[in-house]
Amino acid sequence: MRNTEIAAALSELGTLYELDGAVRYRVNAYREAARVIRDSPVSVEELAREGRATELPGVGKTLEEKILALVDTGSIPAADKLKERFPVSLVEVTQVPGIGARTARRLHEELGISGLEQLKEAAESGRLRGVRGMGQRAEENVLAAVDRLEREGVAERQLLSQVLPVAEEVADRLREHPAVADVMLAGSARRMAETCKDVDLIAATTDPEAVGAALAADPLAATAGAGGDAGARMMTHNGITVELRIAKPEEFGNLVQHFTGSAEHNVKLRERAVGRGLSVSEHGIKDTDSGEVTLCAAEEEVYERLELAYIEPELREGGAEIKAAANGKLPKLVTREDIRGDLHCHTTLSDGHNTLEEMAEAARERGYSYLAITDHSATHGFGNDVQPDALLARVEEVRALDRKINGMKLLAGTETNILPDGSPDYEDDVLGELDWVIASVHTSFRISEKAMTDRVVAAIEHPLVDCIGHLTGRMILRRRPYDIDVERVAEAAAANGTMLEINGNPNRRDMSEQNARLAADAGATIVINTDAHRVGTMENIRYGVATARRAWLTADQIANTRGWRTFARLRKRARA
DNA sequence: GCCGTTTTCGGCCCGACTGTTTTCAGTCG
Repeated sequence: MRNTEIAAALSELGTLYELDGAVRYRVNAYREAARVIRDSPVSVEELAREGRATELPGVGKTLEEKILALVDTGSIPAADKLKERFPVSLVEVTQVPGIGARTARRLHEELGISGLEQLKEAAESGRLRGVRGMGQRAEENVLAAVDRLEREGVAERQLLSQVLPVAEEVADRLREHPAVADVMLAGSARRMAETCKDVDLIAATTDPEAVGAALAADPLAATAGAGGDAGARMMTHNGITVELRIAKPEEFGNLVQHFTGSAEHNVKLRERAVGRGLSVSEHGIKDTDSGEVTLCAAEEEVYERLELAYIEPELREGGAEIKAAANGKLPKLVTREDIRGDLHCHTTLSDGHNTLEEMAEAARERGYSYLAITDHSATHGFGNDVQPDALLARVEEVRALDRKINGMKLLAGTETNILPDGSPDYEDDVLGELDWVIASVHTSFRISEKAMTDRVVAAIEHPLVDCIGHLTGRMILRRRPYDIDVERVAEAAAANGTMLEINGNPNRRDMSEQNARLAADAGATIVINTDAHRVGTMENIRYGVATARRAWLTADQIANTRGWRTFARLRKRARA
């Protein structure tokens, strides 16, 4: 059973307990455990069977038993029992914004509502108003929310790459405003999460009205709400909500810290603060005894006041980062400036939009020391396969250009398909002519986990395969990863000296941060690539680096932070 | 239900907003 399924079942059980009136700490425990399980890179089913699920933070003996029951029998007895009293569809009702478990339960008891359809009927017929705490506004809210849920499902998220450029453009413009002292991006976009719900910006100013007006007048704004002293809001023409919070310059750091989150990070931060007699909020850090409030103009001061090392935004997910910051054990994260070369890109020879020369020149302009040209291979299909003779001709072209181009090494490579039996789709004598070989799965996704793992491990063991591309084939928000045992793959990669790629395409970010962490822990060598199909998308290196940073990786753990000579020696073909 | 540089029991983050209400519970981020 997948981690996401286990997480969903525990989260549902948490809500059922909440409907039943359980203390909120118990409910929170289920939700927190669900989150940890969802993000776990290793199979929680296997962990539970080995009696090791309690190694996950937030999972104790009780939850381990429930997980075991779930994976063995397909359901949890406690949940089955609760479902006799509360219909599962009542859980959906709690997804309506503004309706929590307590309200849902009252609606169930007083109006017999057990699902969205009945909730809608009750709102339409005016029966909703008979319930204490529900009036006309609640009725309107419910009708709009149910309508939206039926149309779009649960809250929509967008890819970071759709949101981040908008956020940066608006922030840059606001920063130019004379009344603005500073603007910072906050929220999940600042943490470089895979997806975002909206854009959070914090502006330091003494003139909220003017800044709110500037946001409303931004060229990207399609609609804008009325701004106030605390903030303003607008929506762009492509449906991205921008939330602007206004801070006085002396409290700018407090607001930036607070709204960067994550919520879980802030909870853990405050729990730690309480133990030291401090109370943290967006309005400052209060000494509980004296009542004295410390304001922080800069975010760094918040962490300093709590006797913590500064925590990079990418790490603020409520995991082990606070403990690490307290013990001086935070890693020095890899940066974009550390990256010395890109080992995965395409040209017009296959499905790229720019020529070999254009891609090489773009890499040189970026200051890279090396670039690998890795067009698709003989069986890629879609009309952009590269037959062996074409590839060998391309090798000569790359070598010729490499001799001409100054200050950079061009590698003749390929992104070869891993066929269902695990072999690359060029013969060894062709692969042997190349400087660099990435092997990726592009076909036959729907095979068993064992078959897929065997297939990729076979490629890892091939002496002429240097690196595995986009390990799980996922497309964020569009296609889930294929079934593969990443632990076994990582061990094989470490044992064979085959590198594993973090693909920086923002649709992929594959390996994921969880898998990248697991691979690094297993001792595998990691490279960060863009898979660029045009000059412009070489900039996607930022998303690859972001994933590496969210995986807690240092420059040492990334092969393409090395200069060419060192990197060349790390290649498997150089070691053979 | 989890967890421990105070703890194996007794704690477990903070404030704003909303809608409905004369003082606040529920919800949200």
